[in-house]
Order: sequence, then C-alpha cells, then structure tokens
Amino acid sequence: MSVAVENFVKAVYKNAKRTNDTKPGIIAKELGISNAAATDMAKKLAVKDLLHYEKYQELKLTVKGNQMALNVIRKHRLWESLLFKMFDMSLHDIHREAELLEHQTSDLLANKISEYLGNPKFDPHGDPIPDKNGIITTTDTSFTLSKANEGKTYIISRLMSDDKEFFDFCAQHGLKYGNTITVSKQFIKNKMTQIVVNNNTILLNEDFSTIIYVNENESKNVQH
Amino acid sequence: MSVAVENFVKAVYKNAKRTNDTKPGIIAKELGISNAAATDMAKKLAVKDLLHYEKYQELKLTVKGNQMALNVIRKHRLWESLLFKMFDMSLHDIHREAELLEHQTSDLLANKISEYLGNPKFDPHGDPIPDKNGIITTTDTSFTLSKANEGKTYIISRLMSDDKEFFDFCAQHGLKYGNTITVSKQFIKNKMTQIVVNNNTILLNEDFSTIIYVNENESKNVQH
DNA sequence: AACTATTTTTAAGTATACTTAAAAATTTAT
DNA sequence: ATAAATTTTTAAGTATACTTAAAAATAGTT
Repeated sequence: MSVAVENFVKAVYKNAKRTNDTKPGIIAKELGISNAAATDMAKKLAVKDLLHYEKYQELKLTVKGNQMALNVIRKHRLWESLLFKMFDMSLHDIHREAELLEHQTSDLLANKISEYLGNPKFDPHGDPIPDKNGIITTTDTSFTLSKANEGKTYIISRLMSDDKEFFDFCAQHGLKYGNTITVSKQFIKNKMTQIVVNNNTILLNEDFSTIIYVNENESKNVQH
Repeated sequence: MSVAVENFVKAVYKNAKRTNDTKPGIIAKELGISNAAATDMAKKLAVKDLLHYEKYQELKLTVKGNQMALNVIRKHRLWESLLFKMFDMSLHDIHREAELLEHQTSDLLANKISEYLGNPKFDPHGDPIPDKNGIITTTDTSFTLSKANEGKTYIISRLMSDDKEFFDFCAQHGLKYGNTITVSKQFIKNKMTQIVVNNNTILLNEDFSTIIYVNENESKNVQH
C-alpha cells in the first residue's frame, strides 16, 4: 500500500484515540492536504476495506485498517527506538527519519529490529510499541505533569509531541524519557508547573506540562 | 527528488560503469519499465539538469546527476553494511531493504550510520562506499574468480549480484565477503572453476565465477 | 427557528510516473 | 547497399494523489 494510504490510515487511527470526531477535515489538517483530498482518499480507502465511510459521518477504521495503522506505528516506534539507541540525534530528527523509514520497512526487518532491541514495549517518547500482531499489552499508568503532586518525584514516561522546539527545549534541560524530575510547585491559577531537573528549576506553562507524561517513582511501568 | 528519479539516475550511473551504450532501452530493462517511459524520464531529467539528452544518443549524467547517483549508492551501501552487521539476514534480503531505505535517508542519518560503522570503504558485497562528498578513494585490485590461478588462496572481496539464488548458494557454501578460498582447478575449456571453501570442494560455472571477485591473500586491500 | 459560519462534498483540473500502439530512426545482417 | 530487425520516439491514455472553486449539508449562534 502506498505512503499516502498508510499515512491516512495512521492519522485516522491516532485521531480516533484522542477525539470522537474523526472527519476528513481533521485528517486533512493533520496531513497538510486539502479537505477535498481527504474526502477523496476516504472514499478510496472504503473501497479497499480499510475504513467505513458514509457521507458527513465519522471515519472509522475497519479491522484491516486498524491492523495497517498499528503495523505502521509499530515500525515508526521501532525505528525511533533503534536510532535513539544507536545515534546521537535529537528526538525531533529521529522522529522525522522514522516518519519516512516506517513506510519502507518489511515486516521481516521490523521483527529483526524488535528482536535486536529486546522486544521493547516503549519507544524513546514513552509511546507503546505494538507487537508483531498489532497488540499493545502495556497498561499505561502515566499522567501529565500538570496533574502531578507538589513535592513528589516522578519518572518521565512520555514526551507526546512532534514539535522541534519542544524537543530542543527538552534536550536542553535534561527532560528525557526515563529521567527523574521533582515537581516543586503547581501554580493552579496560572496553569504553570515548576519542576526540578538536574538541580535546575524550570517553570513550564500549560502547553508543555500537558504533553509531558510521568509515572510515580515506584511505578511497575518502568520495565526497560 | 522522487524515488523514480533517484532510481533512474542510479541506473544510468551503474550502466555507464559497465558499458558505453547507455540508452533508454537498457535503463528501461534495468528498472522494469517500458522504453517509452525511460525516454520520457530522460527528457524530464535533462530539464532538471541531471543528465544530457539528445535524441537517439547516449544518456550521460551531468555533474549534478553524478552526485545524486553517488549519494543514493552511498546510502544503499551504508544500509547494507549496517543491516549486515546488526541482523542475521540474507544478503539478498538486505539488498532489498536497502533498495527501499536508500531513498528515505537524510544525509545526516547517512553520516551517522557511516560514523557508527567507522566510515567503512566497502559494503558486505565488497562494493566501495562513496564518502559524503561522493568520492570513492579505494583502488580496487580485485579480479574475478574465473581469472584466478590454480593452487592459490584468495580472499573474497565482492559478490557482484542482486540475484537471490546466487546469494542463497553463497550463504550455503560459506562464500562470504572476507572469507578465504582456494582455487583447486581451472577448467579452461569448460569455463568452470573448482574451489575449496571450509574443506568443501565446489565447482562453479562461468555465471558464478565471473561475479565472485577476490584479492590476493596478502593484498593491501583488506582494510577492514 | 432561522440565519450564519463551517465543514464536507462534488467537480474540474494538474503533475508524476507509468502504460500501449504506432511512427521514425538506427542498427544488424545478408 | 539494402532489407529486416531492433530501438527510440511520439502520441494518446491511465492511476494516484493531490489542487482550487463552488455547491450542499451540517453545526453553531442568536
């Protein structure tokens, strides 16, 4: 299946995880194409039995479409894990490379990469990696920094973003998957979170505190 | 530049290395497209200043086209080197993966891979890897097995093929880049070469003895 | 409930990378 | 040297994945 198809299916999958209003417009915005193109593609994918399409209704992946999305996501996250482990590159660069490589990777190679890495369950962003059957076994106990408690210490479990500026900020301040941070203050009214990382105090606004996910220090979720 | 363009330029480059009759037909055969499509593409690439095109004449890459070809070949051979090192996969499978990955790899990532591998000068087939400026410094002293001397021992330096059957044969008999083999007999009249690998005697016909390249045992070319 | 704004859809058109069929030129063989 | 074979080119057409513009339907607002 083509890159355009895989990306469309992936975008539908990801959107459906977040909202329950997955219509062509949102996907178009996500992929940077026109609404017309998205509607067009949706119709074509319905013919290929990748999603259910009815005029003006929500887009819903079929079982087949779901499998395809999970397979692409698996490859993306495996590539991120491999590149992160092997090379000194920014998470943002790694994400960009994985975005391309994910479409040109055989199942065989994906399995080899997974095996090499010890079949990891999370990528460097903390996102779960579906297994070869598309199954995500991990129960995610993490929550956003904005909901963390003052005075407590946490472990970063996800950096949920594609934004270069965010990753640059993270890299600069030691905000990295697996690292330990302490929440020194929650400014509820102003929606800011103050944290301590590597003995540096940083103030995060809502944009950032809601895309950084953490786990309790003693969490069972730290299996790598 | 698109995958089709990169593959076309690469095919022209490779053909020009072998023959001096690089016309659309040969490229078409190489890429598995029609002659018409090859002529068409040649015209388009001329507009992009990637090759010189004149009706019925040979296709000749411009400096820009040459650079593009070398860049793609570099990425291909780096991927082959990396996959060969990391994973237990057949050379044929590795070749197929590299054929796809080569088009989706930034220069940055290519450099990272090269660095990680210690900037190798040869890939697992023994083919030279252009450096980041497209320069191939290696002087190749290797020759085909068909031209080797009876009784002498050699080191395999290139397996020049894309053919799965050939690679399966190689894998089965220990014919691998860097391995040592002895030529026990040359059947000049019948164009066969008898070799000894791992204490096994194998008879190779012309098809195989002309795509297996070797170096003298004491060669200076064994720099990895 | 009706008007407005937004979204979705349809329709028509574009670029890329092919295809087949036939014409034109070149190459090969006698 | 000329006919036959092959290759190259041109021409017309297709599928994919988009675009813009306008019509149709839905959603939001008062």
